[in-house]
Amino acid sequence: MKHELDIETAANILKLLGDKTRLTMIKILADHECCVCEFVALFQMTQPAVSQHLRKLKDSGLVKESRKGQWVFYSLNPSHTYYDFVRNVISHLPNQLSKLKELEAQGKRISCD
Amino acid sequence: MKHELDIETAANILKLLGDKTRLTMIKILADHECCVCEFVALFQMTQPAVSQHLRKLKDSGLVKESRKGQWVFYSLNPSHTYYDFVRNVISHLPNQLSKLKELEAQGKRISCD
DNA sequence: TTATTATATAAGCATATTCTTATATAAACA
DNA sequence: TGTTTATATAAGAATATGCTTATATAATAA
Repeated sequence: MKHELDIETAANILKLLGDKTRLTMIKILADHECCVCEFVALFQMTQPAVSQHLRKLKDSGLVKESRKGQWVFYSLNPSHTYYDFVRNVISHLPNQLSKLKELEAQGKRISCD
Repeated sequence: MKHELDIETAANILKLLGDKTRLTMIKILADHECCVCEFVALFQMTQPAVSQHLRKLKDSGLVKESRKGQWVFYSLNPSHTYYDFVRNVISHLPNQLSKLKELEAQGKRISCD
């Protein structure tokens, strides 16, 4: 079943994606859960700056969080009305796996298995 | 041949699309040339406000203009590197034909044939 | 030429955005 | 318990955005 998108809401979603940091976050989260400290390492940004971007994404419902011990993991929310739309948009972007690999190489990838 | 998109440029494009007025403009321009005064009628916005949105779109190269007599017509620029990307994004949005029909009904549609 | 119509540009203002630093909260660990 | 680690929130500052009004430019018509 296809949801009918509305242009104003779509504009707001695109505005959220229209920031390099958030767009990269979403691209990564589409395939991999990540916690805040991983993004801090990835983007070379202060922790509050990262948290604030994630909060915007969370407030929109595009992203959800789940606490695992001391960490809070974020992931794309597949039940969002615009989930398919967002996946489609980011599907055309280069994947960011190399960034995650850097993290792993530096031993900064967090895993809870 | 497929162009390789880069995430920073894509974010800038999405930021441009992340405004209700500009997103609607692009959606309309994807199928129909329009001149400034048509958008002024459509959006019930002042002419300078409309011109400034169009200038942003033109500065990005996403949209091109062509003067026809007293009018300046805008259209989507098919040779832009992100043309396919943009078309894909807007393909999921509801079409805005009803707005053009309103214009026609009011005798405000401009045509140069 | 002068007036009208369409459009662009400039300047200013209100608000939004995105950082920064400082501090609060929450879980884990000694 | 107190300390460390991870995260969130608050407040402030710098900049960006999107309008407004006034004015400039360009084409057309009288």
